[in-house]
Amino acid sequence: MVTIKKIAELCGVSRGTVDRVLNKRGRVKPETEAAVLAMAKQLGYQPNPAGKALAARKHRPVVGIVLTSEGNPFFDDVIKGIKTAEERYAIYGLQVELKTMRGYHVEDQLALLESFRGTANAIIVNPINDERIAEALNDYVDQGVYVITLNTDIENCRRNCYVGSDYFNGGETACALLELLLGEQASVGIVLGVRHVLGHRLRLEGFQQRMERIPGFHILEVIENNDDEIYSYERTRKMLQDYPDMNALFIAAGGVYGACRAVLSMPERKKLTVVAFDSVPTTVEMMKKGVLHTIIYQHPYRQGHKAMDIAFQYLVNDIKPACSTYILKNEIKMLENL
Amino acid sequence: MVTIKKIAELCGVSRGTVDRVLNKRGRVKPETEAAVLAMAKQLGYQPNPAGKALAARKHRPVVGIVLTSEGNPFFDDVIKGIKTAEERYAIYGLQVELKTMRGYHVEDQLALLESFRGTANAIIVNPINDERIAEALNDYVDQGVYVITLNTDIENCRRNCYVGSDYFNGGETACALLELLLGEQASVGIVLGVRHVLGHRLRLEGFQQRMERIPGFHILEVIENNDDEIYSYERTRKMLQDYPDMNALFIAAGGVYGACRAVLSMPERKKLTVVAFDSVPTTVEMMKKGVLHTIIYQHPYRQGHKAMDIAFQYLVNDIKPACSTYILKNEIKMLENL
DNA sequence: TTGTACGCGTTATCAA
DNA sequence: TTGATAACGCGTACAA
Repeated sequence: MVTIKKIAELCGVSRGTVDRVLNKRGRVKPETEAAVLAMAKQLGYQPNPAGKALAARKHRPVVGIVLTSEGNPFFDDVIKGIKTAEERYAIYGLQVELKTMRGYHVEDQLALLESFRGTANAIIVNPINDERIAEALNDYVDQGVYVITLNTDIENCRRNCYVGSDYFNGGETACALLELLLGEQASVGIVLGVRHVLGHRLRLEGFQQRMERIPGFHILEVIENNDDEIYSYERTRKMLQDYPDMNALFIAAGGVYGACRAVLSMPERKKLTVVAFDSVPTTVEMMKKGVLHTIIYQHPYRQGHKAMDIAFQYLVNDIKPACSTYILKNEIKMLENL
Repeated sequence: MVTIKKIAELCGVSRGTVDRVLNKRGRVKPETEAAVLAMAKQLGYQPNPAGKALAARKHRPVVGIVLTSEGNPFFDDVIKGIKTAEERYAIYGLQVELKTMRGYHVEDQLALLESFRGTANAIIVNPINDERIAEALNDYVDQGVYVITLNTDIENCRRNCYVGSDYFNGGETACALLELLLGEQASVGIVLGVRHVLGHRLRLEGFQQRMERIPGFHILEVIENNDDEIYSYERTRKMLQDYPDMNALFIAAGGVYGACRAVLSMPERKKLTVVAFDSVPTTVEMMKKGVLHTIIYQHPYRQGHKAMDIAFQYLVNDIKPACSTYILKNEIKMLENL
């Protein structure tokens, strides 16, 4: 086991000097610095997290979290993952401050992000894909705050790490699943949430690209529900009325409950095959009623837990993640394996 | 933050005394013991893992691992999960000794298990479901060695923890999946591995129970392939010849490649719907050839990682897991979301 | 029965 | 530019 002490002995200097070299604190003669660095490299020195954690206990680093989770039950499990990790890491002095918001208003999210100025050592956020948010996050990065985007990523931003799912692949998977269930012929209606959410757009693109391989598939209409259950209900209902031959419904975002209720309200449309995302309670209810049999699952719990784990490793152990993106797989679930 | 030192000060005793109380080392006056315990409880004392880890570095605890992984590519990812965790925890002094074996011979596994006598502080094993194995593991438990069963559990054993999948549910899921793909009519052929592997038996039972809800489903035959690809090929072929009207094949264990090759060898049986477990390379190859479109996935990487994490938490931080079983979900995968 | 003192590896402070 | 020393929380050998 190679420690600072050992390096110090072998180099004939004190531990303090080695520490100054390894942590680039300056005030070291270039020659000794070179010697220490060489020795550290040769021995493959790795700082001991336990020692670091112990010494760092005075710091009590703060993780500031901003989630657009209010009224969105998808995030319930994300938050459970965060809470579990918070408990596990609390003993290392890690502090967590979770702030939630409703909807996707840039101003609101900016305000919450700014409220962490000066206090947070790391930020975890599911960002709205907006320039001003990107700027704010870049600011944090420039000030040495570690920024993790969670569940959805943001364009033109130098965030340190993304934890979430692959939305494009989610769309591909949904299309392939419909092909599996319906064979080579399908007339598809698509329900989107809000178009400016990056992930939802990507799902649509993934779906469309995968569809190119199936000549018998075509899209009848794409509607938006603004992530609102009532709109979702009304507009889906109208779409179903407009296209009596529709035999597949792809719900690419929230509003699953409203859309499914629309299907339920038209009992004659029994043979419609529905694919949606996430196993929130209302969706499970619709599965039990037989409106849809399969959903695509994004591992919400693990998303929350992993983001916290990365923050912990960075803040407490000074270990950067191996990759800058942690993509959790899209899984297919039925009632049986929820 | 509540530490031993703080408790000592508040109780007016020394840190050594508090330590003796909390770690039940005896040699403490009952009254002071009570006082210390009360204070610890009141303040909600939790030992600091960093301190523990640091102090425990002299111990260098050993995790002994026995896997029936040779010739079984399913375990490749399990071992990856183990290795990744090994690297992460090496710095805490955790040592890992992995021993692998081929096949399911009780004697072989017993020998490997016994080879850890006296050296291992924890054992991770995918046990053969046999009395003598159970006894050996019970012995270890009695001697204070922490025993974790991995991937498959064992009956009549006091192992501390199980990490793996729910095999019964795997069978249910497979059946439900066939129902989804085929509708309400199916004539099913079933391929088993070896009957005395607990998990494989459970999968069959789960499949059968789920099938009771589908009157149009019936099982034509159940064959065993001894986890051997060649047997799997020959016997599956024979079964296909014997039952020309078979339209579903449920491969409940290993030998997926052989069974799929049997299907491939009879091009006239194109409409056969196949469901199998695990995404090993040969199975993926068969998926690409279109022999089967869906598999059920058991999170092999996470199984290995989680088992190591539990061993780490116990040996280094003295934290017992919250549950005695960690069940990873059965997931449904297609080529698109592998 | 109890207290003291040291070591684990790292960081921070102070003195030289 | 460097070295010595104390602190973090825990475990333990040893002294009282």
